[in-house]
Amino acid sequence: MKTKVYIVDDHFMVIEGLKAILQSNSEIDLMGYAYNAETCLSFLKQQQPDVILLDINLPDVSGIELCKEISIKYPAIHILGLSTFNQLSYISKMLENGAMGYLLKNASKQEMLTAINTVMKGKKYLSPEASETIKKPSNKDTPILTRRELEVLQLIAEGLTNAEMASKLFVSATTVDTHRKHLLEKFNAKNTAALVKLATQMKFVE
Amino acid sequence: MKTKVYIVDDHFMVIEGLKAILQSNSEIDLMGYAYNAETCLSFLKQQQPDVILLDINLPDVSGIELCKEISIKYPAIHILGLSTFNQLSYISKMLENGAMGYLLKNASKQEMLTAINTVMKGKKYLSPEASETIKKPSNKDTPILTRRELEVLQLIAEGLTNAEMASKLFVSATTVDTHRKHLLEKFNAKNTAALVKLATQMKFVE
DNA sequence: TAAAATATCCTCTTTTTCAGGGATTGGAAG
DNA sequence: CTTCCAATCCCTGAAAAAGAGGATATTTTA
Repeated sequence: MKTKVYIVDDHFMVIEGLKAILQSNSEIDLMGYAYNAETCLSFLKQQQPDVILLDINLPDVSGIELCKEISIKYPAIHILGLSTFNQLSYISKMLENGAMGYLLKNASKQEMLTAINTVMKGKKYLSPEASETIKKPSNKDTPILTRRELEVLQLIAEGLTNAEMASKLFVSATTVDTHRKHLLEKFNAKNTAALVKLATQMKFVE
Repeated sequence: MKTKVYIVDDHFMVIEGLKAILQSNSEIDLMGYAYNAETCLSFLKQQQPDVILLDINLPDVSGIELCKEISIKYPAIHILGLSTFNQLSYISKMLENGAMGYLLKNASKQEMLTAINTVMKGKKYLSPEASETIKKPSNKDTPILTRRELEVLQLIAEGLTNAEMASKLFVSATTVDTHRKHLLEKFNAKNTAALVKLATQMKFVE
């Protein structure tokens, strides 16, 4: 029984590369491909592959959302995330949203086949080169903020000073300062710059 | 006479895609490919292609630097930059450094061949989808930083003070302060907090 | 070669943040 | 009912950054 594979990626070159790689393997039946989420979803209404190779960046919907949708509607499909090295931060999001593993776009042919086989067995496949890097953000504990702290944090990131925040939030500047201190403590940040970096990475600000 | 083409890209899948596309065309002689700048440069010592398809992101040297080096050492070679949509800001740098054009990685087969033929005639080829975007002022919001500015920016985001950066970079604190001012100007940021938010979002810091 | 960009260094003033404290109120959880 | 937490407010002094002027030397580029 061949493994039915479907590709979702908006880069023509990547699609062609994957086609060339996968079609040369007798174990794999490449069902088709999509350049965007919409095409993918209408295809899935007709047929379901065993494995979907899913890029993170898509023109219409983010790959993360599509991942979620697919894994809810079609739990039998195994999703393998595709990413480049500098998109590593998004991969953990995909794993939370039902992906069974991920591959880097510089993966070798052998790695690709291993990944497909692994997820077909119901196991997770994590690209070895990146799986360490990805563990780091997961263990860095995201602090629990109060409503007010989050507000202040976002205004800090906007570039407001304590006085400006104070008038905006109708409190005194010292209050804002206190929230600020608590934020520095909770994030274990040395100063505002480090705080904002962490907060932005942890998606507290957008 | 066939057009001799060489590929430089660190993504296996993209290489395979390009191979599949280019090898199916009788006008093109695919000489080989490299995953990094070093391999590329040693290949060029032996033979020179007519056209190089050159990715912006390489593991060892940035594609922009490699572009410069190639166009100085081998002025006869026509360089076509390869990029994804979110790397548009770097494309103009490549054009300044000797590239004859650029292609997006979601380009069609036809577009690729057109691009190769165009640069072979000595004309510039700019991907139509992106050439507008690159001209628009909306793109100017990602500032171009100098080496030193980027260094300082990243250290700021780490939470270092001017004095700390000064000793780390072996310059005086006032120098660091000047770089800092330039960063605030270039990002049009009101203060460090706003700067770090923008820089983190724009992936200047990891 | 002249102009622009880059990197370096300087002073001075004002504003903002950081790091210690401490205190009151209201509400939720035990 | 008491204890904990969130949100509010205040003080002081030191440290850091912002803002506004400069200057100089070296590359790079047009």
